[in-house]
Amino acid sequence: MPSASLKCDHGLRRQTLVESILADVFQGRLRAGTHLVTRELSERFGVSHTPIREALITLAGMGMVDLLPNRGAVVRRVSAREIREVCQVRRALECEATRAACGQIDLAELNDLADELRRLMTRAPTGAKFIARARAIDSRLHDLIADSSGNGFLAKEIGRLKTLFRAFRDVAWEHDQARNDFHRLAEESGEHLAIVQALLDNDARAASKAMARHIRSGYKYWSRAMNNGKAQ
Amino acid sequence: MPSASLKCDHGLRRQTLVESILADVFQGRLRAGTHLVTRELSERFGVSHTPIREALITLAGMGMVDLLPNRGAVVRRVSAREIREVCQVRRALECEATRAACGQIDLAELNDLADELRRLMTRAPTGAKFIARARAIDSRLHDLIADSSGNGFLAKEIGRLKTLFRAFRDVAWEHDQARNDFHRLAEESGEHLAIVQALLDNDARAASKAMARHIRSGYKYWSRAMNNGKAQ
DNA sequence: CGTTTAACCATTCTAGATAATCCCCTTGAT
DNA sequence: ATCAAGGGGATTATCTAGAATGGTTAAACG
Repeated sequence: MPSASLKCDHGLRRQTLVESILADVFQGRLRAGTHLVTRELSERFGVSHTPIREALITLAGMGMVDLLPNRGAVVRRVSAREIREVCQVRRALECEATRAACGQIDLAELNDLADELRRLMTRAPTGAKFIARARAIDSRLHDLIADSSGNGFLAKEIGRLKTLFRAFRDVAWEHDQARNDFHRLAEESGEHLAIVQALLDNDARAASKAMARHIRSGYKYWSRAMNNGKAQ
Repeated sequence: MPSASLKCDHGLRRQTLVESILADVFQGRLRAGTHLVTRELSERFGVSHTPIREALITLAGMGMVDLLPNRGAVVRRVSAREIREVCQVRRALECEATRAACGQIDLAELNDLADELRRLMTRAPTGAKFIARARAIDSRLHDLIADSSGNGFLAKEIGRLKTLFRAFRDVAWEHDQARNDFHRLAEESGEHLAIVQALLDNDARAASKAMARHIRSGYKYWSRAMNNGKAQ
């Protein structure tokens, strides 16, 4: 009877471990280049090294860490180039999803999103609530499009890239919170509306182009902010 | 001192294990739906269960097996629908790579490929040598395009999808070797030549379209053969 | 000062303990 | 008599723990 003390005996499964480590990366406790030492992590999370190792293998599969043979795992140090590359792939897939979703997507949902967007755009872009709402709409729209593409695999890949991009961006930015830029969020809303409008018009070509513009402009904003601010 | 007997002590690393298990799937020793029991595999490969488990986690990350919590891994039973979905994603990415490669790709290489293709197409499409050459050219062209896209991440993703598609197709076909169809191989050469030609003309739009046609027609051929033959 | 070697540290593997799932058989009720 | 529900045994995934391998560093010796 080793442990009546540890309630979390098997409460922590691999999935949870992966998410915990990911959260550490997102929140800046683990920065790019950090060497992930299994014993440290196992102590931190109260499990032995094997499940930790398994989580690291999963993360390596996701492309979040590099797994060097006999040298362990390090949080990937991503270059601006790589982020651009991920963005390009993401754009290709999101555009494909948009094209495919056109004509199949739920119009009621779309109209609802359009209303939300218009309401959001009439308000002054300030406050935490504005950020939350803008983020929620962004997430809802992208998810709706991916799910309406009729291609589950495509949707899964897009989700994967979203996580990857977010992680890479946060790592590169060293978790600067200044990215809550109201101007950019307002700009995004306009781009979102263009996508929704094109989808409502059942115009696959226009929708795909609007999506491409949206992702490109998001990348460009990020890229510029990165160079102006703490250049790496 | 437990084992002077085992020479292969640490000769088998995870990468090798993954490849060995993948080879078993490719060659039909492990069919779709097969439950992968860690102890069996550990005996087969002469290592303990932990490295096997790690290999299975890697394979799950690749999408080759499903990892059910507390139930272990099964070789994914893929539906025709899923193969179509993978194909669609692959098409989107290969087209993106083609567009990006246009103008950057090495023209000498391209000309060489065009020559090879023309030579291949003058011959009668028969014999093992023909198959080998057609396959080699296919591989060379796709790799050249991916590598010339200037996007390493994209190239990696394309490679991943290629493996995935091949595995899925082989599993679905139950490893029927009859897919060495000379008519299809000849047809493919024509499609390849169209891609090469468009790239030589520096016409990104045409090249991308030719690539889309190529992948679509490959899928359609596969799909038809699947329905005619051993329908599932 | 360069080379070699020894010791330390982290990864990776082996092995055994633990817990969860599944299957079959029994048991009780309708 | 039949079927549903529950329990026990076997099987297997998952975790813990510790041994061995390999890489790295630093000190000692030439």
